[in-house]
Amino acid sequence: MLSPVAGSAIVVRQSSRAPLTAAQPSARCSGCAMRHLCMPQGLPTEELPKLEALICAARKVRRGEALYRSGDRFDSLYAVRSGSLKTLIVNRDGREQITGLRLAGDALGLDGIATDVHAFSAVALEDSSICTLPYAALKTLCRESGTMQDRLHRLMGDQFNQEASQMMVLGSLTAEERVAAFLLDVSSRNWQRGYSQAEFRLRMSREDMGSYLGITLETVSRILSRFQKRGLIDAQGKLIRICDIEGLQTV
Amino acid sequence: MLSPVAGSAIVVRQSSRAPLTAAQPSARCSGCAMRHLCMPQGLPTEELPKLEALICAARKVRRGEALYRSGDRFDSLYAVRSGSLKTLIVNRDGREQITGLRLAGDALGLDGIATDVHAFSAVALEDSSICTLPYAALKTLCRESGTMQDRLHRLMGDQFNQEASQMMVLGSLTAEERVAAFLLDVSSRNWQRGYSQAEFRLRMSREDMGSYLGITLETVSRILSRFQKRGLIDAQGKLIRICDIEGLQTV
DNA sequence: CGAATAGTTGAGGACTCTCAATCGGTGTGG
DNA sequence: CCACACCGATTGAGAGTCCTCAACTATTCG
Repeated sequence: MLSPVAGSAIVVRQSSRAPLTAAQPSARCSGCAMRHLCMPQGLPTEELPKLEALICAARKVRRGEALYRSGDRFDSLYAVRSGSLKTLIVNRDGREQITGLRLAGDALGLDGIATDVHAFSAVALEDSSICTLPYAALKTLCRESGTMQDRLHRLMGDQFNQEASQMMVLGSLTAEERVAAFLLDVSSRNWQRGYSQAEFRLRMSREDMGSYLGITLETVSRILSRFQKRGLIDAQGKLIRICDIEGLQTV
Repeated sequence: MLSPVAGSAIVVRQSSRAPLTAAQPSARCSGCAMRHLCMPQGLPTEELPKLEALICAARKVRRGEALYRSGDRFDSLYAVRSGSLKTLIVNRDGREQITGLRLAGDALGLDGIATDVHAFSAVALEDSSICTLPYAALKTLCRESGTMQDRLHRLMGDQFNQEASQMMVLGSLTAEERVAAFLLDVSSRNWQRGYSQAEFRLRMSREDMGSYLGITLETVSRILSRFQKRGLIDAQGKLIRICDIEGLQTV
């Protein structure tokens, strides 16, 4: 159980364990996010300037604000430079369902590719900084460079697999297993970013977590308390410390 | 409720209502599947021969056989020419979860793009015929043609949105709503293919349906019976007739 | 500092699951 | 051609998980 189908980190992979310190000096994409797509490593050097020139513009989004909304016209992909966002769908009767949590380094906006209109909304969970990648320019670049093309494809594929993994969570795990899987996922993604895997500030509310996991906020809360009593975690509001990773992994 | 985030048909779209008759004479892709990607419409004519030459080779898969398995090396995308398949993931403890149903015209294999290894398995629900699209050739073609590039991207985006829609189903609908949503989805996809939206043969077992919908096979069966008593459907094993679409839509 | 929001905990009930028996088709062999 | 076995589907009864409603506490932000 608790089996993500594939590694859950979307963009950041084997590459880095180097800490992404809070202060990223440049407003460019150099230190940012979406390494696979955005970063020079492995790119023929002549393509570097193109990438730099065309692609990454920074943008700030404040806590609670939307980077884009469901129904907005799609014209750019995004990468989280710092901060975090949630993606969500609003269904007909107005209820919203969280579809994902995007941390620094994650890509955002793929939900608009199919129809040129965003299917999700993306809302900042804290003040965040976002790289913008104009999709048209990106496509052009991908036509010129097979490396870039590959990266974009992999990026899309990763998102696809990550969603599949979440389908698995929603389709076959109990509430406890879902919460455990979620904590482990965040922990692992934190670790891949060079932060602590044991302790992190989870800026989603209990309600958001519940919505993401297909359970109610009360159940989330109860389960966190239960985990705490069992010594698996130490949660104080949004600050979560994982005390027993293996314990969490075995439900 | 019952709100797919985007149209659920992946490849086949506004284009066709023309019946895709059972006998497709050519072994090529002309009548097949994956129109957006595969078919000539809108493509500069000089690219047509390339596409025909490079891309579509047909292949048969018999009921119960796997087109590919989780863990297999990824090198091609596929399009269902005729028949139907289910995609599934096997998690650590050996349980499998159905992740999708692919009908004629649907694309298949995207689950391998991220890692060069298939995350899903694809198993035929009936004897089926499959177009193979070597991924390397496809990439080359997409670098030469913006139209092809766009189509491939949209194809991937569609799959992404379809999964998101399923996450929504799994995350926020009751068992009855899930079954109704599933029937309506299949009905609509059938209709888009030029077949009846009211009557179709659903080749998944109750167990498969349950797995796909995150409920047990018994619950699926009970709910189908309930729907039948209410006059919403008329189900005889795998043959399903929808009597009251609007009724199904309102739960 | 205080109002509003977020989180915790409890009790009762609803929904879905589990276990089990039965029914029904399909294919095989006598 | 029929009997039987086998697999899938149906239906029932009881149990368990999770939800709903509600009260209360803690935290956050103006």
